[in-house]
Amino acid sequence: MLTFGEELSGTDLKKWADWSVGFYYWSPSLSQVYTELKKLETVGFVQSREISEWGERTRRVYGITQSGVDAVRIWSRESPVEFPVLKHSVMLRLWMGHLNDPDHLKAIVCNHIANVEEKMAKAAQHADHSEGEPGWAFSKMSLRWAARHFQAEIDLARDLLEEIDEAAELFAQSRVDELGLPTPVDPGIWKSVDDAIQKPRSD
Amino acid sequence: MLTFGEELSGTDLKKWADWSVGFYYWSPSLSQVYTELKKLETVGFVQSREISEWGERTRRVYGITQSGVDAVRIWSRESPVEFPVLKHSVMLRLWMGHLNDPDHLKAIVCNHIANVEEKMAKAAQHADHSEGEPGWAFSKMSLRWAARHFQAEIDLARDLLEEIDEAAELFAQSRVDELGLPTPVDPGIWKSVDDAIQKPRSD
DNA sequence: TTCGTCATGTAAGAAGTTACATGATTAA
DNA sequence: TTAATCATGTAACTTCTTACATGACGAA
Repeated sequence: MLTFGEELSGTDLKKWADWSVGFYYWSPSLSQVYTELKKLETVGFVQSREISEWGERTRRVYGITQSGVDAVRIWSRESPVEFPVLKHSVMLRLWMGHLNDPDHLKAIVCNHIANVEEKMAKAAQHADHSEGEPGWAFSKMSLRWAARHFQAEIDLARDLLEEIDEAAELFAQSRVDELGLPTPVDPGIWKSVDDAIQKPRSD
Repeated sequence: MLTFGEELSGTDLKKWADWSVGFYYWSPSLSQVYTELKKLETVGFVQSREISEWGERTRRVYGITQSGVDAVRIWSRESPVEFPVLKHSVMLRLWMGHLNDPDHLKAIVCNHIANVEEKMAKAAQHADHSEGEPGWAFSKMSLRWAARHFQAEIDLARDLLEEIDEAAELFAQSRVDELGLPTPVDPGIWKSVDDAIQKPRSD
């Protein structure tokens, strides 16, 4: 983010990450931002100074150095591009749909759609917001990608709503559910399970 | 996976994970599979026995217990459904596209498309493969979702191919690249950087 | 007998989080 | 003065991976 030329503080960087790279990659915790900045400074990729403007509390801002710019350039070109990592909790629930009832599954999907719509609106809004800033051209392109990606996600989720009943009916014909009827549930059980799992470790 | 009713060994579970949940969630390393199985057995959610069939080496297979079934059921219904986690390295590269040249960026995207096509074919193939097994109805639904998801990913990537040049042209009008020209690259630098970063830690 | 390899298992470490600590400024 | 809050920073812990260890069987 510093290669865009501005000097930024830890908090700035976290905020920027939240509404740019956070949509399609991930956004680090604030504590990690500070940790990494410190590391980057010890190897000379960034340089910091304290500024105290009138009426503001003092902040430490970081700027990238020439060797820092060289390093990201090299990283961008030479480091292997991994296949995208996806951990889709909604699909995980649907995959084990035979352990749940169809209405609950559909509720999960509906809720998911609402969440994604919200994210999509934000991404689109941020993309528009950077209108006319040639320096943000790639950033804007990525945000538009994110908005389209979220739209595709919504379309796929809508399809699922219809398929859930279908799958549930099919499943009902199988003999897998010999394993147990839908049991009434004590939500407290997982706490005790975690305890039980933890205990053997500390022995 | 054990709720499908079969007794499975560690290796079995890893293989199953690779071609089911691995497409839309993630697949654990083999070592973690064994670690978790051990934990699950100490709390009574699974039960194991050694089997040695003629001509095969002995393996330890795990079956789920009633309390195990209850526990996943509860987990499936009660545990909060997180927003999908995405770490899209390709988009990360494009976001910092100003540090690279457009042709290289397009090559990254083309390569990505090829990778996704391969994955999509596998997911579709596995979905077809479980044809006519009502017990796998939800698993199959998820695999079909994955195939469609990958197709959408491909469509979005193709759009990007055109937008890259556009963004690069726009960016060229900005003054951000005062920071440095495209520098020739020594791929070895990252090794030494990692060393430099590691050292302060061990002091 | 030796070698390769498969199934299982362990130990060390990478990458990141949450929860907490600190100092300094603003508001009551 | 006290309380709230912001910017910064640290420590402990979680989760997962890679790399290594072990024991058993089959093949040469």
